[in-house]
Amino acid sequence: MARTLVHTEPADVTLQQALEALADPVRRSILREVSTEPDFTRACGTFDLPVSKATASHHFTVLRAAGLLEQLDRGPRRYNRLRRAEFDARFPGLLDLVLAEN
Amino acid sequence: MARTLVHTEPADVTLQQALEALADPVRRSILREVSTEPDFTRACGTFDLPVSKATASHHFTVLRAAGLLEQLDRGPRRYNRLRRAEFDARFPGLLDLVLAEN
DNA sequence: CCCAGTGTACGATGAGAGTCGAACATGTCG
DNA sequence: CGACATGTTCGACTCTCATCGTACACTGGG
Repeated sequence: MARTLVHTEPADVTLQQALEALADPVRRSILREVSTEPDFTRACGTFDLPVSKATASHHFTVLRAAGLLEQLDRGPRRYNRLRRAEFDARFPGLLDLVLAEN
Repeated sequence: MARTLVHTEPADVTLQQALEALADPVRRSILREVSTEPDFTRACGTFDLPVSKATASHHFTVLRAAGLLEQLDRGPRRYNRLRRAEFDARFPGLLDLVLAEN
């Protein structure tokens, strides 16, 4: 795995970036799924996604770059946390719309 | 022009549709520009856009289909109205983020 | 009636994004 | 050490979307 995990602060994310990241249904499903459990309890591989491992990895990278996910390596697994408060402070209401999507 | 102007109610718009429509910078600039003046006072051709006439027409169609614009033909011109209240009722806060974009 | 102005429709093009399989790096455990 | 699991990287492919030029439809005014 990449030893250097680069994170983007939600404060530094543009609306363009945010909307592009959220415009993909797979990425929104990741966000909804990670929101249902405590921080850093879901590894990337535990998500039920209709795409290959390589594609899933790509989506996690995009979400991290958009300030939506914080990731933490523990052993061979990479755990995720939804940056709910910070992202909501940057784009009020936007994340709520995604999480409320049925 | 197409004599039959088909509009989509914001209530019938999916989050996917909304995000896709808003993920384009040209379309967001149209929304911001139309928001600065009274309803049905801006014709499609009066917007300052960095694209051709054909492309601009396409963007207006997308915005109308996403429940963001209502259009009205008067003479040879097509006037626009931002469906602010209705769209905000469907996706609270989303349009505000776009209009607040500097 | 003709002409200018507004906007759409159509076909083609190019760039970008999502997707995948395979190979690779890293960590854990027996 | 060796086998296995997790996740990334790479190259390639596909397909959608934004874009444009051109042609067309419609309106209003001389």
